[in-house]
Amino acid sequence: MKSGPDVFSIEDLRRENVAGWDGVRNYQARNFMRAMRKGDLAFFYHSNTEPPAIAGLMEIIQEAHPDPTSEESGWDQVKVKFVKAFPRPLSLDDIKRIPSLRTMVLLRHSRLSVQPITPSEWKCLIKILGK
DNA sequence: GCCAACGTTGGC
DNA sequence: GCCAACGTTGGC
Repeated sequence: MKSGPDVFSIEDLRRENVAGWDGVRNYQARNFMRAMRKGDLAFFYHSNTEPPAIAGLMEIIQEAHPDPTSEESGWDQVKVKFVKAFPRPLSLDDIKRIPSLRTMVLLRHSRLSVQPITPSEWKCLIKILGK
């Protein structure tokens, strides 16, 4: 799940502990949020920053429900809880260099703000980042 | 700040 | 239903 750190960062989430992942206004991204289940883990990716990187880990604590910041209906948010901030974030540049991560949606559809990760990608990322 | 990629809108 | 125009995202 991506967010520009000037808008909302992993440190903001650490401070708030729990937050609604609001503002998603893209159907594909929304549908991926709807597929999330309570207890799922998600990476927090810092976009629009230097360097863009996977910065933290969070847990889905409430499944998709209407986004209170949306004036039209049909847009959802999930609630996320801080799990950890990685002491050494994994930059986009690093990700591009790791052969088993070449399949990541991140590299193919760079604009999609909520995206799925395959089990093997997940294992690889956790191994590098530490859990 | 630029621009490629890509989603959305609206005229036809 | 097509497609041009336009807006947004996000890497660089």
